[in-house]
Amino acid sequence: MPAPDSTTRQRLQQLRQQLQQAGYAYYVLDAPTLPDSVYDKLYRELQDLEAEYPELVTPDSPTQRVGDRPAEQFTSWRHTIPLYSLENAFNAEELAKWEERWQRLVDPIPEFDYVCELKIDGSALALTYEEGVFVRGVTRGDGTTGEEITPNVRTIRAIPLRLAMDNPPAQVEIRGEAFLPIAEFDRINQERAAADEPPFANPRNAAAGTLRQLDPKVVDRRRLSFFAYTLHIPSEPERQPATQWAALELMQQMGFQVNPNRQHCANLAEVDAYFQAWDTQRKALPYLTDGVVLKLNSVPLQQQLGFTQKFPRWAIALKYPAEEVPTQVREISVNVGRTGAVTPMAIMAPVQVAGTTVQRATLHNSDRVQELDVRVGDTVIIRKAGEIIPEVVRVLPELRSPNTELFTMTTA
DNA sequence: TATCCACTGCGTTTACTGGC
DNA sequence: GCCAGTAAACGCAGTGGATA
Repeated sequence: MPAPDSTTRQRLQQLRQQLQQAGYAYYVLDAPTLPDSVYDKLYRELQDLEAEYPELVTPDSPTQRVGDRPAEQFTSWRHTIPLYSLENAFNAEELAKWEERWQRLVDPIPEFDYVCELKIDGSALALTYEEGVFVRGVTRGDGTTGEEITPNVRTIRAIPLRLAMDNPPAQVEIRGEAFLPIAEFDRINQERAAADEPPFANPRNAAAGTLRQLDPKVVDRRRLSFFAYTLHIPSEPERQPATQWAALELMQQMGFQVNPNRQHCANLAEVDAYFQAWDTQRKALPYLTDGVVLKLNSVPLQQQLGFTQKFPRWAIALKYPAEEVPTQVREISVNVGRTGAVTPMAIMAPVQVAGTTVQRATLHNSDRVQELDVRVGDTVIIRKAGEIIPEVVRVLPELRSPNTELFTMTTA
């Protein structure tokens, strides 16, 4: 086989660039620049050239998104900067307390503003780029150590394999949320129904499960998407944007999809207005969102405030109220844990809440049982805290039968 | 007051086991 | 070898008790 000449090398580079730009326009901007037939023709030309000259295949080539072989298992990867979750607030009062808390830690209180972003319901990912090329994708895990799922992350078209910038930093870490768009979730479930497979319960869990697939081809077929929201440039801190707003804009320039529904807010009143407005509008979005993320815009101020053991002090999630559903308590059982801890549990008539079937909820302890005054046969209101954890909110005593008995815990 | 740890339920995937 | 069933692990968020 003849060695590739400079014309071939140039053509390869040109094809990659054209396909990368077309992919960015299609998957990130949602504004296609090439007809499908033209994209397919260019893609096949690239495939043919790479087959002829395999030594010229690069890891950022659009042909390299889907690996040939399934992984045998995932390996653990320690985050260089912990990937924290956020503290939650459920009302204006809790938000005001959070603001008071961070303001107590700085003296004098500097001028500040907030950036509000929609909280996407998916799975957090940390992406590493070296010299502008994607090299690693890791899940949140316990915040310190996650699972390295690079081959799966490569299949997500909204994640560029090469940063769209000249002179990229030696190392860049992008954090964001991988999620399953609602239309994709519906399409997958239609296919599963046709194949006589059980449907997925909700987009969030389907996305989390998809990312843990060993075979990237399966991940590729499920068309996950991604919104970037955090940028770290550890190798060149002087290039780190001074504000969260500028970081979002820089990530967009780098080729990432950044949620367009963000807003500057000067104070908590403006935050509340943004939160209320999106409570209605979010139902029309093509993806799930369960709240609003509020961040201090100034990165130096963020660095000054730092982190608690669990959360950043400079950001908080303001959550929308969970869906509340009535059901009936069939039984109250008592579980004994590994350590001997005794936990009462409400067993209820199965009911759909926030996309899953719920029939059990912890009652935590005897004080909580007494406080709720929950009895077998009662109609109760349940919800899923954080869209995940089933919780008995209150009893409806007006619907109680006259012959119910007070429940008392016995620990034999 | 802040933090750590154990424990909770559900959905999902993977690994394993047993039966045919 | 294939299939069905089950266990284990993970991710997620919240509570409560213990401890610093």
